[in-house]
Amino acid sequence: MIDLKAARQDPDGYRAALARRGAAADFDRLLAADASWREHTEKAESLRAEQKRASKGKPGPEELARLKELSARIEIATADQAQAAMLRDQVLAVIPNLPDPTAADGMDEEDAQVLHTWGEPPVFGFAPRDHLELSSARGWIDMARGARLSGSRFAYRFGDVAVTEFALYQFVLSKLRGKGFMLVLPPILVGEQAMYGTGFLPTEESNLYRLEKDDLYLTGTSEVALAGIHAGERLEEADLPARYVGFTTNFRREAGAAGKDTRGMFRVHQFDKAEMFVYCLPEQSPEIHEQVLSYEEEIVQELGLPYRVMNIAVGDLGAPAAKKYDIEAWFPVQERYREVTSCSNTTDYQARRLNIKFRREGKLEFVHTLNGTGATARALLSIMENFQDEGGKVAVPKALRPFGAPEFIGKL
RNA sequence: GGUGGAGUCGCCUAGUGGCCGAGGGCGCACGCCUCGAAAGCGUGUGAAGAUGCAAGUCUUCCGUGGGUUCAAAUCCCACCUCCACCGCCA
Repeated sequence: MIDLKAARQDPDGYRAALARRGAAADFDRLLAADASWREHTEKAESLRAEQKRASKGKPGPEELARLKELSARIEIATADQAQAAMLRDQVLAVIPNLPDPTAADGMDEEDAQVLHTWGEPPVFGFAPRDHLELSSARGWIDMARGARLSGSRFAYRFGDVAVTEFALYQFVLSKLRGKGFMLVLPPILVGEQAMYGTGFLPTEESNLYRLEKDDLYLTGTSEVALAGIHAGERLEEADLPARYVGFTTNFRREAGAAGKDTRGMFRVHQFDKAEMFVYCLPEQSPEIHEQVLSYEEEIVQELGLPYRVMNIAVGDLGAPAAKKYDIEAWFPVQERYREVTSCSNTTDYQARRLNIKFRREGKLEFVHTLNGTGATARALLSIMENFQDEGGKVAVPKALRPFGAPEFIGKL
């Protein structure tokens, strides 16, 4: 959430910043709800103070009558205050983070700004096949069986594809551990508080799988559980930055993506991911954001994938993000760059909701948090499609060999 | 899943209706003592919010949420977590 106290001090600055991402009207509703809450708070508190002053001993009969009447008024005032607080919190919950001034302008995907490109898309002397076609001869990726089992957008991966995918994760986890990230295998079922705290609720509710019976959510990214590591905690300044890399299976309903990327396992309901998460001092987060991006680039470069780096437009950011970089790798059959990694600086937005602070010179401050993709299977799909030959054989990047990947995937 | 016990301010603990937002110890900070340190002695030491330029004033928080009462850490109910034992499963 945003800093309400700071927003009151500088309403015009906040409104202008939030207007960039189309949230000015919500912000005005917030200020109105906040004003009402403060009014009711003042009233209720002064009544309670009166009661407290009077409750120091056994009252006489006429005193008792007066106190009963006061108690009734407090009940009403408290209910009003609670109602006003609920209204304010409802609005506050949907206010997105303040965008970073250097985040790209614009409201949607097309407004993202290309920062730079790396590598050259391959030129084929034949019609390249996509990952599904490349794997079909041996049934390495099987969407039909996935659909029979679980419905659309579920994939089986077999044999060399599965082995190579595993090698990809091992490669990434190993590399990131070398950069000071602690490996974590976290829970993937989480309570509502964790979803709210990371900013997936209330705005992303339609994209979440929920277990009604147990009141738990399946996470769409390990970010949720990694942010939960220090929820409600007080960290020491010396503990920061704290870097974690998680590996989990992730679940997304992909509501609103009907008919989009329906072929193969490009966009599926269940996928695996290595994810970076960093807790740091407020002044460190812009620099660490660049650093996380550089690790992502290092990974994609070692895989040899042609890519470009995008500065995502403010209107296209998730609610918690102040700024986001996507790496888009080349997909020859689609003939375009597609997202393979994404890293966001969420500044203190999640820390406020999750109540994560650190102590500095005796004072408590909110930490900043960042998250970024290590790798998902999408990188593997790009590998398959970029490094295929006319016979449908895929040359696996050398970087993955030490982690058990075969030299080639495909018809042999 | 069942039975029993427990959850208080960084840690340990006192506290069974009003003088308790809460005492003690440890830890920590500062001071005295000391050549310096330890020990000892003294003082201080939770968080969130409203208001205010500030000093301050006020409110809330004793696992969580409800309830009883003029008044709740304290009484009642539900839930959560932890511990022990039993059952079941890997």
